[in-house]
Amino acid sequence: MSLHETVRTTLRDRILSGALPVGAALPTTAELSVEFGASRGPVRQALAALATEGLISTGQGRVPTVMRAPFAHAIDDFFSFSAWVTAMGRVPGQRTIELALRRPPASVAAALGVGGDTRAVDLVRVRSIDDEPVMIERSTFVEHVGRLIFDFDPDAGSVFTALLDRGVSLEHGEHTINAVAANDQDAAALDVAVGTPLLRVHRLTRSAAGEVIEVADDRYRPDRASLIVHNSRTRTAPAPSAVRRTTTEGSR
Amino acid sequence: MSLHETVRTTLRDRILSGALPVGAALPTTAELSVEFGASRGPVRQALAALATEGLISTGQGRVPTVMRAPFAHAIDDFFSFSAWVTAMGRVPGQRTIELALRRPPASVAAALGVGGDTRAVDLVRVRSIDDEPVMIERSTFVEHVGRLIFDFDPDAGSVFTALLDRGVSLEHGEHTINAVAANDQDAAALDVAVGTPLLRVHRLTRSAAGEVIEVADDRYRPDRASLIVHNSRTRTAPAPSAVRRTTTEGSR
DNA sequence: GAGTGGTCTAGACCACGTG
DNA sequence: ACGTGGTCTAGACCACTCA
Repeated sequence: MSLHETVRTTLRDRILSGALPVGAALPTTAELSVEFGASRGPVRQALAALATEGLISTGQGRVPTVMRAPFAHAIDDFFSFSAWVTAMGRVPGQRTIELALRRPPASVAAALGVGGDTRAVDLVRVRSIDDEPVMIERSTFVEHVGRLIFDFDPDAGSVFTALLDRGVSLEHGEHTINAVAANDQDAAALDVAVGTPLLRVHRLTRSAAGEVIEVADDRYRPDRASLIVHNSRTRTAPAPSAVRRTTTEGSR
Repeated sequence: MSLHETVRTTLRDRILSGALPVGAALPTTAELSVEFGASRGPVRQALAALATEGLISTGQGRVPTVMRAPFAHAIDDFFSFSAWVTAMGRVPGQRTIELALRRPPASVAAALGVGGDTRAVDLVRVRSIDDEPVMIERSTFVEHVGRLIFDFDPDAGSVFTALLDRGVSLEHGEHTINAVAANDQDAAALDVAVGTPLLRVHRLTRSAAGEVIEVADDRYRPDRASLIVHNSRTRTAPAPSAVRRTTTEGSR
Protein backbone atom coordinates (compact mmCIF):
# COMPACT_ATOMS: atom_id res chain seq x y z
CA MET A 1 0.00 0.00 0.00
CA SER A 2 1.30 3.43 -0.87
CA LEU A 3 2.21 5.86 1.85
CA HIS A 4 -0.73 8.20 1.40
CA GLU A 5 -3.08 5.21 1.49
CA THR A 6 -1.54 4.07 4.74
CA VAL A 7 -2.03 7.48 6.29
CA ARG A 8 -5.57 7.68 5.02
CA THR A 9 -6.72 4.28 6.23
CA THR A 10 -4.94 4.69 9.55
CA LEU A 11 -6.67 8.00 10.22
CA ARG A 12 -10.02 6.62 9.10
CA ASP A 13 -9.60 3.70 11.49
CA ARG A 14 -8.87 6.11 14.31
CA ILE A 15 -12.04 8.01 13.57
CA LEU A 16 -14.08 4.82 13.29
CA SER A 17 -12.66 3.43 16.53
CA GLY A 18 -13.41 6.59 18.43
CA ALA A 19 -9.78 7.42 19.12
CA LEU A 20 -10.54 10.60 17.20
CA PRO A 21 -14.12 11.50 18.20
CA VAL A 22 -16.35 13.85 16.22
CA GLY A 23 -15.26 17.43 16.80
CA ALA A 24 -11.70 16.50 17.73
CA ALA A 25 -8.79 18.18 16.00
CA LEU A 26 -6.44 16.02 13.98
CA PRO A 27 -2.70 16.28 14.40
CA THR A 28 -1.11 18.95 12.23
CA THR A 29 0.37 17.94 8.89
CA ALA A 30 3.81 18.46 10.35
CA GLU A 31 3.09 16.07 13.21
CA LEU A 32 1.63 13.48 10.89
CA SER A 33 4.70 13.77 8.69
CA VAL A 34 6.90 12.88 11.63
CA GLU A 35 4.64 10.08 12.79
CA PHE A 36 4.51 8.37 9.42
CA GLY A 37 8.02 9.26 8.38
CA ALA A 38 6.65 11.02 5.33
CA SER A 39 6.89 14.44 3.81
CA ARG A 40 3.87 16.68 3.76
CA GLY A 41 2.86 15.63 0.25
CA PRO A 42 1.41 12.21 1.01
CA VAL A 43 -0.06 13.50 4.26
CA ARG A 44 -1.95 16.22 2.48
CA GLN A 45 -3.10 13.77 -0.17
CA ALA A 46 -4.57 11.58 2.55
CA LEU A 47 -6.27 14.50 4.30
CA ALA A 48 -7.74 15.74 1.02
CA ALA A 49 -9.21 12.30 0.39
CA LEU A 50 -10.76 12.18 3.84
CA ALA A 51 -12.17 15.67 3.31
CA THR A 52 -13.95 14.67 0.11
CA GLU A 53 -15.26 11.62 1.91
CA GLY A 54 -16.83 14.10 4.30
CA LEU A 55 -15.04 12.69 7.33
CA ILE A 56 -12.97 15.74 8.15
CA SER A 57 -13.23 19.44 7.55
CA THR A 58 -10.18 21.35 6.42
CA GLY A 59 -9.40 24.95 5.64
CA GLN A 60 -6.54 27.35 5.32
CA GLY A 61 -5.13 28.19 8.72
CA ARG A 62 -7.63 25.90 10.43
CA VAL A 63 -6.76 22.65 12.12
CA PRO A 64 -8.49 19.70 10.41
CA THR A 65 -11.45 18.53 12.47
CA VAL A 66 -13.42 15.30 12.54
CA MET A 67 -16.88 15.91 11.14
CA ARG A 68 -18.47 12.49 11.34
CA ALA A 69 -17.60 8.83 11.66
CA PRO A 70 -17.74 6.60 8.59
CA PHE A 71 -20.54 4.05 8.35
CA ALA A 72 -17.93 1.51 7.47
CA HIS A 73 -14.53 1.81 5.99
CA ALA A 74 -15.79 0.80 2.56
CA ILE A 75 -15.77 3.56 0.02
CA ASP A 76 -16.13 2.58 -3.58
CA ASP A 77 -18.58 -0.21 -2.80
CA PHE A 78 -21.08 1.70 -4.82
CA PHE A 79 -20.16 -0.75 -7.51
CA SER A 80 -20.80 -3.91 -5.55
CA PHE A 81 -24.04 -4.65 -3.74
CA SER A 82 -22.45 -7.64 -2.02
CA ALA A 83 -19.46 -5.68 -0.76
CA TRP A 84 -21.70 -2.91 0.48
CA VAL A 85 -23.99 -5.20 2.44
CA THR A 86 -21.13 -7.24 3.81
CA ALA A 87 -19.36 -4.09 5.01
CA MET A 88 -22.45 -3.28 7.05
CA GLY A 89 -22.36 -6.63 8.77
CA ARG A 90 -25.48 -7.87 7.01
CA VAL A 91 -25.94 -10.87 4.78
CA PRO A 92 -26.35 -10.19 1.05
CA GLY A 93 -28.40 -12.50 -1.11
CA GLN A 94 -29.43 -12.75 -4.75
CA ARG A 95 -31.80 -14.72 -6.86
CA THR A 96 -31.43 -14.79 -10.62
CA ILE A 97 -34.66 -14.32 -12.54
CA GLU A 98 -33.15 -14.42 -15.99
CA LEU A 99 -29.81 -14.82 -17.76
CA ALA A 100 -30.01 -14.58 -21.52
CA LEU A 101 -27.99 -13.81 -24.62
CA ARG A 102 -30.08 -11.76 -27.02
CA ARG A 103 -30.25 -8.68 -29.17
CA PRO A 104 -30.87 -5.68 -26.92
CA PRO A 105 -33.43 -2.99 -27.74
CA ALA A 106 -32.07 -0.11 -29.77
CA SER A 107 -31.78 2.26 -26.81
CA VAL A 108 -29.66 -0.19 -24.83
CA ALA A 109 -27.53 -1.04 -27.86
CA ALA A 110 -26.84 2.64 -28.35
CA ALA A 111 -25.85 3.05 -24.70
CA LEU A 112 -23.51 0.09 -25.00
CA GLY A 113 -22.04 1.57 -28.15
CA VAL A 114 -22.69 -1.50 -30.30
CA GLY A 115 -24.63 -2.01 -33.51
CA GLY A 116 -28.31 -2.90 -33.42
CA ASP A 117 -27.72 -6.47 -34.58
CA THR A 118 -25.08 -7.29 -31.97
CA ARG A 119 -26.10 -9.58 -29.15
CA ALA A 120 -25.64 -8.78 -25.49
CA VAL A 121 -26.18 -10.56 -22.18
CA ASP A 122 -29.18 -9.73 -20.01
CA LEU A 123 -29.08 -10.47 -16.30
CA VAL A 124 -32.07 -9.83 -14.03
CA ARG A 125 -31.64 -10.47 -10.31
CA VAL A 126 -33.38 -9.71 -7.05
CA ARG A 127 -30.91 -8.56 -4.41
CA SER A 128 -31.69 -8.99 -0.73
CA ILE A 129 -30.35 -8.11 2.69
CA ASP A 130 -30.87 -10.63 5.47
CA ASP A 131 -33.32 -12.44 3.18
CA GLU A 132 -35.49 -9.37 2.66
CA PRO A 133 -35.75 -8.22 -0.97
CA VAL A 134 -34.28 -4.74 -1.37
CA MET A 135 -33.51 -4.19 -5.03
CA ILE A 136 -34.23 -5.53 -8.48
CA GLU A 137 -31.33 -5.24 -10.88
CA ARG A 138 -31.62 -5.40 -14.66
CA SER A 139 -28.18 -5.47 -16.25
CA THR A 140 -27.08 -5.74 -19.86
CA PHE A 141 -23.44 -6.54 -20.53
CA VAL A 142 -21.53 -6.32 -23.79
CA GLU A 143 -21.21 -9.80 -25.23
CA HIS A 144 -17.54 -10.54 -24.59
CA VAL A 145 -17.94 -9.70 -20.92
CA GLY A 146 -21.43 -11.10 -20.47
CA ARG A 147 -20.36 -14.50 -21.78
CA LEU A 148 -18.14 -14.86 -18.73
CA ILE A 149 -21.20 -14.86 -16.49
CA PHE A 150 -22.32 -18.18 -17.95
CA ASP A 151 -19.18 -19.72 -16.48
CA PHE A 152 -20.15 -19.14 -12.87
CA ASP A 153 -23.25 -19.03 -10.70
CA PRO A 154 -24.59 -15.46 -10.41
CA ASP A 155 -26.48 -16.57 -7.30
CA ALA A 156 -23.22 -17.49 -5.56
CA GLY A 157 -22.07 -13.97 -4.87
CA SER A 158 -20.81 -10.80 -6.45
CA VAL A 159 -20.78 -10.75 -10.24
CA PHE A 160 -18.74 -7.59 -9.96
CA THR A 161 -15.83 -9.18 -8.14
CA ALA A 162 -16.10 -12.33 -10.23
CA LEU A 163 -15.63 -10.24 -13.37
CA LEU A 164 -12.77 -8.32 -11.79
CA ASP A 165 -11.09 -11.63 -10.95
CA ARG A 166 -11.35 -12.59 -14.60
CA GLY A 167 -9.47 -9.48 -15.62
CA VAL A 168 -12.41 -7.32 -16.69
CA SER A 169 -11.74 -3.63 -16.20
CA LEU A 170 -14.60 -1.90 -14.34
CA GLU A 171 -13.44 1.54 -13.35
CA HIS A 172 -15.97 4.27 -13.89
CA GLY A 173 -19.62 4.49 -12.98
CA GLU A 174 -22.18 7.03 -14.08
CA HIS A 175 -25.36 6.81 -12.03
CA THR A 176 -28.54 8.63 -12.96
CA ILE A 177 -30.98 8.66 -10.09
CA ASN A 178 -34.69 9.25 -10.03
CA ALA A 179 -37.98 7.68 -8.97
CA VAL A 180 -40.45 5.40 -10.72
CA ALA A 181 -43.64 3.55 -9.88
CA ALA A 182 -43.25 -0.19 -9.44
CA ASN A 183 -44.43 -2.19 -12.44
CA ASP A 184 -45.79 -5.73 -12.24
CA GLN A 185 -42.39 -7.44 -12.22
CA ASP A 186 -40.93 -4.93 -9.75
CA ALA A 187 -43.88 -5.35 -7.41
CA ALA A 188 -43.68 -9.12 -7.42
CA ALA A 189 -39.91 -9.18 -6.92
CA LEU A 190 -39.82 -6.62 -4.13
CA ASP A 191 -43.08 -7.62 -2.47
CA VAL A 192 -44.76 -4.25 -2.76
CA ALA A 193 -47.94 -3.03 -4.41
CA VAL A 194 -47.92 -2.00 -8.06
CA GLY A 195 -47.40 1.75 -8.23
CA THR A 196 -45.28 2.00 -5.10
CA PRO A 197 -42.52 4.62 -5.50
CA LEU A 198 -39.12 3.05 -6.08
CA LEU A 199 -35.69 4.61 -6.17
CA ARG A 200 -34.31 4.03 -9.65
CA VAL A 201 -30.60 4.12 -10.47
CA HIS A 202 -29.59 3.90 -14.10
CA ARG A 203 -25.98 2.82 -14.24
CA LEU A 204 -23.37 3.00 -16.99
CA THR A 205 -20.19 1.12 -16.15
CA ARG A 206 -17.04 1.79 -18.14
CA SER A 207 -13.62 0.20 -18.39
CA ALA A 208 -10.44 2.12 -17.73
CA ALA A 209 -10.23 2.71 -21.47
CA GLY A 210 -13.69 4.28 -21.48
CA GLU A 211 -15.53 1.45 -23.22
CA VAL A 212 -19.06 0.90 -21.91
CA ILE A 213 -19.23 -2.55 -20.32
CA GLU A 214 -22.61 -2.59 -18.66
CA VAL A 215 -25.91 -0.76 -18.72
CA ALA A 216 -28.13 -1.37 -15.74
CA ASP A 217 -31.42 -0.32 -14.18
CA ASP A 218 -31.55 -0.86 -10.41
CA ARG A 219 -34.75 -0.27 -8.45
CA TYR A 220 -34.67 -0.04 -4.67
CA ARG A 221 -37.38 -0.24 -2.08
CA PRO A 222 -36.99 3.24 -0.56
CA ASP A 223 -38.01 2.01 2.87
CA ARG A 224 -35.07 -0.38 2.87
CA ALA A 225 -32.28 1.44 1.09
CA SER A 226 -31.18 4.97 0.28
CA LEU A 227 -28.22 6.58 -1.34
CA ILE A 228 -26.00 8.98 0.50
CA VAL A 229 -23.87 11.50 -1.31
CA HIS A 230 -21.33 13.69 0.42
CA ASN A 231 -19.84 16.73 -1.14
CA SER A 232 -17.94 19.82 -0.23
CA ARG A 233 -17.62 23.07 -2.10
CA THR A 234 -14.68 23.01 -4.47
CA ARG A 235 -12.60 25.56 -2.62
CA THR A 236 -9.16 24.21 -2.08
CA ALA A 237 -9.59 20.49 -2.37
CA PRO A 238 -7.37 18.71 -4.89
CA ALA A 239 -10.37 16.83 -6.16
CA PRO A 240 -14.02 17.78 -5.98
CA SER A 241 -16.89 15.48 -5.27
CA ALA A 242 -18.21 13.90 -8.41
CA VAL A 243 -21.80 14.90 -8.13
CA ARG A 244 -23.93 16.54 -10.73
CA ARG A 245 -27.59 17.24 -11.10
CA THR A 246 -29.44 17.23 -14.39
CA THR A 247 -32.85 17.43 -15.93
CA THR A 248 -34.20 14.43 -17.75
CA GLU A 249 -35.69 16.10 -20.77
CA GLY A 250 -32.55 16.22 -22.91
CA SER A 251 -30.67 19.00 -21.26
CA ARG A 252 -27.93 18.99 -23.92
CA MET B 1 -6.82 31.44 -9.37
CA SER B 2 -4.24 28.90 -8.33
CA LEU B 3 -2.14 27.15 -10.91
CA HIS B 4 -3.81 23.77 -10.65
CA GLU B 5 -7.21 25.44 -10.98
CA THR B 6 -6.05 27.19 -14.13
CA VAL B 7 -4.88 23.94 -15.64
CA ARG B 8 -8.08 22.22 -14.65
CA THR B 9 -10.49 24.79 -16.02
CA THR B 10 -8.44 25.24 -19.19
CA LEU B 11 -8.51 21.52 -19.94
CA ARG B 12 -12.19 21.31 -19.10
CA ASP B 13 -12.89 24.14 -21.50
CA ARG B 14 -10.98 22.34 -24.23
CA ILE B 15 -13.05 19.23 -23.69
CA LEU B 16 -16.28 21.22 -23.63
CA SER B 17 -15.36 23.16 -26.77
CA GLY B 18 -14.50 20.00 -28.66
CA ALA B 19 -10.83 20.83 -29.06
CA LEU B 20 -10.28 17.61 -27.15
CA PRO B 21 -13.02 15.27 -28.42
CA VAL B 22 -14.17 12.17 -26.58
CA GLY B 23 -11.60 9.42 -27.01
CA ALA B 24 -8.74 11.81 -27.64
CA ALA B 25 -5.53 11.52 -25.67
CA LEU B 26 -4.51 14.43 -23.49
CA PRO B 27 -0.99 15.83 -23.59
CA THR B 28 1.38 14.07 -21.22
CA THR B 29 2.00 15.58 -17.81
CA ALA B 30 5.44 16.60 -19.00
CA GLU B 31 4.01 18.49 -21.97
CA LEU B 32 1.38 20.18 -19.81
CA SER B 33 4.09 21.20 -17.36
CA VAL B 34 5.91 23.02 -20.14
CA GLU B 35 2.75 24.58 -21.54
CA PHE B 36 1.63 26.04 -18.22
CA GLY B 37 5.09 26.72 -16.89
CA ALA B 38 4.36 24.50 -13.91
CA SER B 39 5.93 21.51 -12.30
CA ARG B 40 4.18 18.16 -12.46
CA GLY B 41 2.55 18.60 -9.07
CA PRO B 42 -0.17 21.09 -10.00
CA VAL B 43 -0.66 19.34 -13.34
CA ARG B 44 -1.32 16.02 -11.66
CA GLN B 45 -3.64 17.70 -9.17
CA ALA B 46 -5.68 19.08 -12.06
CA LEU B 47 -5.80 15.74 -13.87
CA ALA B 48 -6.86 13.93 -10.69
CA ALA B 49 -9.71 16.37 -10.24
CA LEU B 50 -10.89 15.87 -13.82
CA ALA B 51 -10.68 12.12 -13.33
CA THR B 52 -12.96 12.18 -10.30
CA GLU B 53 -15.31 14.41 -12.27
CA GLY B 54 -15.45 11.54 -14.71
CA LEU B 55 -14.22 13.63 -17.62
CA ILE B 56 -10.97 11.79 -18.21
CA SER B 57 -9.66 8.32 -17.57
CA THR B 58 -6.18 7.88 -16.16
CA GLY B 59 -3.98 4.97 -15.20
CA GLN B 60 -0.40 4.05 -14.64
CA GLY B 61 1.45 3.84 -17.91
CA ARG B 62 -1.62 4.93 -19.85
CA VAL B 63 -2.10 8.26 -21.54
CA PRO B 64 -5.05 10.17 -20.04
CA THR B 65 -8.06 9.99 -22.35
CA VAL B 66 -11.21 12.06 -22.64
CA MET B 67 -14.18 9.99 -21.51
CA ARG B 68 -17.08 12.39 -21.88
CA ALA B 69 -17.86 16.06 -22.20
CA PRO B 70 -19.18 17.95 -19.19
CA PHE B 71 -22.83 19.00 -19.17
CA ALA B 72 -21.68 22.39 -18.11
CA HIS B 73 -18.63 23.61 -16.34
CA ALA B 74 -20.47 23.87 -13.06
CA ILE B 75 -19.39 21.40 -10.45
CA ASP B 76 -20.45 22.06 -6.93
CA ASP B 77 -23.74 23.57 -7.95
CA PHE B 78 -25.37 20.72 -6.15
CA PHE B 79 -25.83 23.29 -3.44
CA SER B 80 -27.58 25.89 -5.52
CA PHE B 81 -30.65 25.19 -7.59
CA SER B 82 -30.37 28.60 -9.23
CA ALA B 83 -26.74 28.14 -10.21
CA TRP B 84 -27.47 24.69 -11.59
CA VAL B 85 -30.35 25.82 -13.76
CA THR B 86 -28.53 28.92 -14.93
CA ALA B 87 -25.50 26.87 -15.92
CA MET B 88 -27.74 24.84 -18.20
CA GLY B 89 -28.96 27.94 -19.96
CA ARG B 90 -32.45 27.71 -18.47
CA VAL B 91 -34.33 30.17 -16.34
CA PRO B 92 -34.73 29.28 -12.67
CA GLY B 93 -37.74 30.43 -10.70
CA GLN B 94 -39.08 30.16 -7.19
CA ARG B 95 -42.25 30.88 -5.28
CA THR B 96 -42.23 31.03 -1.52
CA ILE B 97 -45.09 29.17 0.13
CA GLU B 98 -44.05 29.84 3.70
CA LEU B 99 -41.40 31.61 5.71
CA ALA B 100 -41.77 31.25 9.44
CA LEU B 101 -39.89 31.37 12.73
CA ARG B 102 -41.07 28.58 14.98
CA ARG B 103 -40.08 25.68 17.18
CA PRO B 104 -39.14 22.75 14.94
CA PRO B 105 -40.34 19.21 15.58
CA ALA B 106 -38.04 17.14 17.76
CA SER B 107 -36.52 15.19 14.88
CA VAL B 108 -35.51 18.37 13.04
CA ALA B 109 -34.21 19.98 16.21
CA ALA B 110 -32.04 16.95 16.82
CA ALA B 111 -30.67 17.09 13.26
CA LEU B 112 -29.88 20.78 13.72
CA GLY B 113 -28.18 20.01 16.99
CA VAL B 114 -30.26 22.44 19.03
CA GLY B 115 -32.48 22.02 22.05
CA GLY B 116 -36.17 21.23 21.66
CA ASP B 117 -37.29 24.67 22.78
CA THR B 118 -35.06 26.61 20.39
CA ARG B 119 -36.74 28.29 17.47
CA ALA B 120 -35.68 27.83 13.86
CA VAL B 121 -36.66 29.27 10.49
CA ASP B 122 -38.79 27.25 8.10
CA LEU B 123 -38.74 28.04 4.39
CA VAL B 124 -40.95 26.22 1.91
CA ARG B 125 -40.52 27.04 -1.77
CA VAL B 126 -41.50 25.67 -5.15
CA ARG B 127 -38.57 25.74 -7.58
CA SER B 128 -39.14 25.85 -11.29
CA ILE B 129 -37.29 25.72 -14.58
CA ASP B 130 -38.62 27.82 -17.44
CA ASP B 131 -41.78 28.36 -15.37
CA GLU B 132 -42.46 24.64 -14.98
CA PRO B 133 -42.49 23.42 -11.37
CA VAL B 134 -39.70 20.91 -10.79
CA MET B 135 -39.07 20.67 -7.07
CA ILE B 136 -40.59 21.50 -3.72
CA GLU B 137 -38.05 22.46 -1.08
CA ARG B 138 -38.67 22.41 2.66
CA SER B 139 -35.74 23.92 4.53
CA THR B 140 -35.18 24.57 8.18
CA PHE B 141 -32.31 26.87 9.15
CA VAL B 142 -30.77 27.42 12.55
CA GLU B 143 -32.11 30.66 13.95
CA HIS B 144 -29.07 32.93 13.59
CA VAL B 145 -28.77 32.07 9.91
CA GLY B 146 -32.46 31.84 9.15
CA ARG B 147 -33.10 35.34 10.50
CA LEU B 148 -31.01 36.69 7.63
CA ILE B 149 -33.58 35.40 5.16
CA PHE B 150 -36.14 37.87 6.46
CA ASP B 151 -33.87 40.66 5.22
CA PHE B 152 -34.21 39.79 1.57
CA ASP B 153 -36.75 38.38 -0.85
CA PRO B 154 -36.38 34.60 -1.17
CA ASP B 155 -38.29 34.83 -4.45
CA ALA B 156 -35.63 37.08 -5.94
CA GLY B 157 -33.03 34.40 -6.48
CA SER B 158 -30.64 32.08 -4.74
CA VAL B 159 -30.90 31.99 -0.98
CA PHE B 160 -27.68 30.02 -1.03
CA THR B 161 -25.60 32.74 -2.64
CA ALA B 162 -27.38 35.43 -0.63
CA LEU B 163 -26.33 33.69 2.57
CA LEU B 164 -22.79 33.24 1.28
CA ASP B 165 -22.64 36.96 0.53
CA ARG B 166 -23.59 37.66 4.13
CA GLY B 167 -20.65 35.61 5.32
CA VAL B 168 -22.43 32.38 6.20
CA SER B 169 -20.19 29.36 5.82
CA LEU B 170 -21.87 26.61 3.78
CA GLU B 171 -19.27 24.04 2.95
CA HIS B 172 -20.39 20.46 3.33
CA GLY B 173 -23.50 18.69 2.14
CA GLU B 174 -24.80 15.28 3.07
CA HIS B 175 -27.58 14.13 0.78
CA THR B 176 -29.71 11.10 1.48
CA ILE B 177 -31.66 10.09 -1.58
CA ASN B 178 -34.75 7.95 -1.92
CA ALA B 179 -38.27 7.95 -3.28
CA VAL B 180 -41.63 8.91 -1.78
CA ALA B 181 -45.22 9.21 -2.91
CA ALA B 182 -46.45 12.77 -3.39
CA ASN B 183 -48.62 14.01 -0.52
CA ASP B 184 -51.34 16.62 -0.90
CA GLN B 185 -49.04 19.63 -0.69
CA ASP B 186 -46.44 18.04 -2.99
CA ALA B 187 -49.07 17.20 -5.56
CA ALA B 188 -50.52 20.68 -5.60
CA ALA B 189 -47.14 22.37 -5.80
CA LEU B 190 -45.72 20.16 -8.54
CA ASP B 191 -48.94 19.70 -10.47
CA VAL B 192 -49.02 15.91 -10.24
CA ALA B 193 -51.48 13.40 -8.83
CA VAL B 194 -51.30 12.42 -5.18
CA GLY B 195 -49.23 9.24 -4.88
CA THR B 196 -46.97 10.01 -7.85
CA PRO B 197 -43.41 8.82 -7.16
CA LEU B 198 -41.08 11.70 -6.34
CA LEU B 199 -37.32 11.76 -5.94
CA ARG B 200 -36.61 12.81 -2.37
CA VAL B 201 -33.31 14.34 -1.26
CA HIS B 202 -32.80 14.90 2.44
CA ARG B 203 -30.03 17.43 2.84
CA LEU B 204 -27.84 18.35 5.80
CA THR B 205 -25.72 21.43 5.19
CA ARG B 206 -22.77 22.16 7.43
CA SER B 207 -20.41 25.06 7.93
CA ALA B 208 -16.67 24.70 7.56
CA ALA B 209 -16.52 24.20 11.30
CA GLY B 210 -18.96 21.30 11.06
CA GLU B 211 -21.97 23.03 12.60
CA VAL B 212 -25.27 22.02 11.02
CA ILE B 213 -26.79 25.08 9.35
CA GLU B 214 -29.71 23.68 7.42
CA VAL B 215 -31.88 20.60 7.25
CA ALA B 216 -33.90 20.24 4.10
CA ASP B 217 -36.27 17.92 2.28
CA ASP B 218 -36.31 18.42 -1.49
CA ARG B 219 -38.77 16.54 -3.68
CA TYR B 220 -38.29 16.44 -7.45
CA ARG B 221 -40.61 15.49 -10.25
CA PRO B 222 -38.64 12.55 -11.66
CA ASP B 223 -39.81 13.28 -15.20
CA ARG B 224 -38.20 16.71 -15.01
CA ALA B 225 -35.04 16.22 -12.97
CA SER B 226 -32.61 13.49 -12.00
CA LEU B 227 -29.39 13.29 -10.10
CA ILE B 228 -26.21 12.13 -11.73
CA VAL B 229 -23.34 10.75 -9.70
CA HIS B 230 -19.99 9.93 -11.20
CA ASN B 231 -17.44 7.80 -9.48
CA SER B 232 -14.31 5.84 -10.17
CA ARG B 233 -12.80 3.03 -8.22
CA THR B 234 -10.33 4.27 -5.64
CA ARG B 235 -7.22 2.98 -7.34
CA THR B 236 -4.67 5.68 -7.56
CA ALA B 237 -6.70 8.83 -7.39
CA PRO B 238 -5.74 11.31 -4.67
CA ALA B 239 -9.38 11.59 -3.70
CA PRO B 240 -12.22 9.14 -4.22
CA SER B 241 -15.72 10.03 -5.14
CA ALA B 242 -17.79 10.82 -2.11
CA VAL B 243 -20.60 8.39 -2.66
CA ARG B 244 -22.01 5.96 -0.20
CA ARG B 245 -25.06 3.75 -0.13
CA THR B 246 -26.97 2.88 2.99
CA THR B 247 -30.09 1.19 4.23
CA THR B 248 -32.79 3.25 5.80
CA GLU B 249 -33.74 1.03 8.69
CA GLY B 250 -31.15 2.33 11.16
CA SER B 251 -28.03 0.67 9.84
CA ARG B 252 -25.93 2.20 12.59
C1' DG C 1 2.59 37.38 15.50
C1' DA C 2 2.95 32.61 15.55
C1' DG C 3 1.39 28.61 13.52
C1' DT C 4 -1.51 26.46 10.34
C1' DG C 5 -2.81 24.55 5.87
C1' DG C 6 -2.56 25.62 0.68
C1' DT C 7 0.50 25.80 -3.02
C1' DC C 8 4.51 25.14 -5.81
C1' DT C 9 9.25 23.54 -7.32
C1' DA C 10 12.97 20.41 -8.76
C1' DG C 11 14.41 16.25 -8.69
C1' DA C 12 14.15 11.29 -8.03
C1' DC C 13 12.53 6.38 -8.25
C1' DC C 14 9.13 2.83 -9.33
C1' DA C 15 5.27 0.17 -11.66
C1' DC C 16 2.96 -0.36 -15.50
C1' DG C 17 1.31 -0.25 -20.48
C1' DT C 18 2.48 0.08 -25.14
C1' DG C 19 5.09 -0.62 -29.18
C1' DA D 1 13.05 -0.91 -23.93
C1' DC D 2 10.96 3.12 -23.49
C1' DG D 3 7.88 6.47 -21.92
C1' DT D 4 4.08 7.04 -19.14
C1' DG D 5 1.74 8.22 -14.88
C1' DG D 6 2.06 7.29 -9.67
C1' DT D 7 4.59 8.35 -5.75
C1' DC D 8 7.70 10.65 -2.66
C1' DT D 9 11.15 14.12 -0.79
C1' DA D 10 13.00 18.56 0.85
C1' DG D 11 12.48 22.91 0.88
C1' DA D 12 10.15 27.25 0.08
C1' DC D 13 6.58 30.97 0.12
C1' DC D 14 1.91 32.70 0.86
C1' DA D 15 -2.82 33.31 2.98
C1' DC D 16 -5.37 32.57 6.54
C1' DT D 17 -6.94 31.74 11.56
C1' DC D 18 -6.58 32.23 16.10
C1' DA D 19 -4.89 33.61 20.47
